[in-house]
Amino acid sequence: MAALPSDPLHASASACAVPNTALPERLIAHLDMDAFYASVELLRYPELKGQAVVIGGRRMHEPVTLPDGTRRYARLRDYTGRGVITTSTYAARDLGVFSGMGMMKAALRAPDAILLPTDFEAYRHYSRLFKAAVAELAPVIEDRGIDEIYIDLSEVPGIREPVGHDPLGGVRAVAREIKNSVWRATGLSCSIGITPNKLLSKIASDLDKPDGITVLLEADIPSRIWPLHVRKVNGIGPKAAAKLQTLGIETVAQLAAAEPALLVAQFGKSFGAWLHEAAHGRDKRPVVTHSEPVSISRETTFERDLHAVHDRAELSHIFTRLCEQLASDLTRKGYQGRTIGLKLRFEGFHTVTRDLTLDQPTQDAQAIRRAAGACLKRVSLEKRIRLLGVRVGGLSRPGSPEAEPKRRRANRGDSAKPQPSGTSPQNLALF
DNA sequence: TCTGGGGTCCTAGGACCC
DNA sequence: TCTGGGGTCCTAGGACCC
Repeated sequence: MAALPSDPLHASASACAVPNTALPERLIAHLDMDAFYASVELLRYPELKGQAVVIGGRRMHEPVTLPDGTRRYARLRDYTGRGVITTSTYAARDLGVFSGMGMMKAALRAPDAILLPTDFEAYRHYSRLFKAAVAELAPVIEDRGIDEIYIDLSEVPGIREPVGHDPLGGVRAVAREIKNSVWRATGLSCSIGITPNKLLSKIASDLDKPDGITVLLEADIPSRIWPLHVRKVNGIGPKAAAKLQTLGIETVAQLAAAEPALLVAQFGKSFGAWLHEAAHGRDKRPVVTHSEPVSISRETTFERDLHAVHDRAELSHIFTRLCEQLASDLTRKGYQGRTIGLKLRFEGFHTVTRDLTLDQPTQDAQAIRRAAGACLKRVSLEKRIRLLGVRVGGLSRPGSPEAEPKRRRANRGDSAKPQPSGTSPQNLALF
């Protein structure tokens, strides 16, 4: 059915005959699983329900089942290393322990919290289950990672039907149906925001967490969105928020009231204009149901910082293994790539990247290793290394037109950037 | 107690081509 | 010999997200 114009003069007159005139053209949902990794673990270990549980760590923190059937769990205080928390239960959050926090720091705040290793295999399984359950009710889904999706509900049957005097009754009914379906498929709860666009829905799904439903229309923006801190807007990160604060802007309302010219002057034409639009809740982005990867990568942070000379053998071994894992990822997923990238993070967290575009795409571990090795020669290696990563971009599928060899550019490889003097001979001997 | 691993997108300068 | 503009590719870094 065609969307009717939202003409206020005719809205009330047609309300009885055509129930949907009060609703916007688009109804977009954002569905966010509640404390996803932790909740999946609670399905396995139900006796932990209500406790402070943190997901991080490695295999070694796997619970041990004793002969009498009871389980012994690792505690946060047992952890040593450089890992961060990926998820924590709401009880753990009450103790001040959040995702992204270093586990050693978290252990100071909540030493008795239970520590479980991450099990991506299991999370991917439940991810597929909940997405499939939603797809049966509403097939227009955009994947936003393992635990969240956008859903275009605009054409879902019944969504525009009022219930009693509630014009949003149909919207809420569909939201409840989706939540029930996810629950039946997984035993897990989620939170849903439904609004006219992705930007607002992302904010809305967070307003009543966990296990909530939040429906917002344009008229609700001043009362529900404007009081929030600018960090609640997806796309405003720590840097932008800090800069906004220096301008006296902390809430979305203050951002909405700011002169667009000021924002453009401070943040550039594109981002400045976007900030203004976002603060007014405007977002035309469609729900994208299919996308191709741009790059595939593997990286690892060492347990201790490694030195290019002293730890050469170990670095070389890790480097090769990363390339092999990456090649295997590419093969399994059916991609090859022309641009090979190297990433190094040094002690002090300074990060450097180098890349090299080949004449033809590859998915071969040795070719990747060679190209990444050439990149390595362009980096000064005086400081100890914390992280090593390898990336393949410029992806294509073997046999496709974009996969044709290109010989357009002279290979400027090593001459592109002269390396700091004194490091070159050293690098040649390394890795 | 320093900050994982997997990504995307944007900016900006220089090369290169027309 | 000097000037110049547009378009695309390559590279490096950074912000941001899950």
